[in-house]
Amino acid sequence: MARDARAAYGAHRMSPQRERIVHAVESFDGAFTAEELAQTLSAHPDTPGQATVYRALTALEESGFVARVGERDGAVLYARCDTDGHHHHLVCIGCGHVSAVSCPVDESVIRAAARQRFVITHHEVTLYGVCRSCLAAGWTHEAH
Amino acid sequence: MARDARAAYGAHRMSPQRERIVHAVESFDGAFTAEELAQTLSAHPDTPGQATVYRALTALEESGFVARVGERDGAVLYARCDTDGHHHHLVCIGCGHVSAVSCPVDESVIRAAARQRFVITHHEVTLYGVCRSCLAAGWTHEAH
DNA sequence: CCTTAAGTGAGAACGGTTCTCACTTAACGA
DNA sequence: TCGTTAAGTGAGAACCGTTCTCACTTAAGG
Repeated sequence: MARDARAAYGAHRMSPQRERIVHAVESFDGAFTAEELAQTLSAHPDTPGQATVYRALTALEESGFVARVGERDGAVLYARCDTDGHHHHLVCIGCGHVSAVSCPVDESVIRAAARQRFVITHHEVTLYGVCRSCLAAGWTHEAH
Repeated sequence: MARDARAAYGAHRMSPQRERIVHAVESFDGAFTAEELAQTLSAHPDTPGQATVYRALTALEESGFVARVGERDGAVLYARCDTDGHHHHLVCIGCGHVSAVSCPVDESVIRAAARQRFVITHHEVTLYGVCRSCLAAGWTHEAH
């Protein structure tokens, strides 16, 4: 059982299924849904069950190996997340490629909230755009 | 049929059901789910059907009368939105009260994305915190 | 090793949301 | 003020992403 796959699960247990799931996650360039992940896994024999994929994703999210980066057609979008510290994600609406960006929520916003007597506890930020490859390929919003 | 309720639907049609739905929306101080909205409406006779509530919410969202401000237990959270221009929402995790805040996504973030060859098209930002009333009432995260 | 709490899988269940379809009606133009 | 028609309504079924159940298996620590 690979060491690196073991680390992806943090305090959670490892299993042959979970190792294959980690590798499948790493095979994606960008964002993916649980269904797409299961689809990738089904190319090989002994496909992990649907429930196992969902449970593994939950474990990987808790350990910080993946992060939720939005949703598509009602399904949660996940992506490999190898950036430490507080940050957010920039998702390509063309190909799903994900990259990290620093947090734009700064002191001025905290103060503006304080003016409304709100104490901010946390926030969700996701940026969407078109990546270099998709721009080069002539990606247009209209085509999708 | 009230003029103000008519305006809430923009180009969409008005109906007695939709008028009651607008009033129900206005009866909420903060965020609510479609189910909670339907629940409020069911206090009176001739309760609009479930499908009607969902369709009205879609219409109200399109016209800008309400906005999605997050989710709770897998259900979309809506809130009355009377702020013009680009802004985001600050949701109280205690009582659901919502207020508007200016957008924290500034030039530096756009440039950081550009450095990664991303052209940002849009973004989603939601801030969560505790409002004045909930703070005064001794609201604690642990209690929820 | 041994123990045990965690993981697995097939299938059912769940729940928010959307769809279907026959019927009604708001809105607009003549 | 009609007549036309596309939009809205409602009951219930369908949809579908996700979670749960339960019997079985197994990774991990002592």
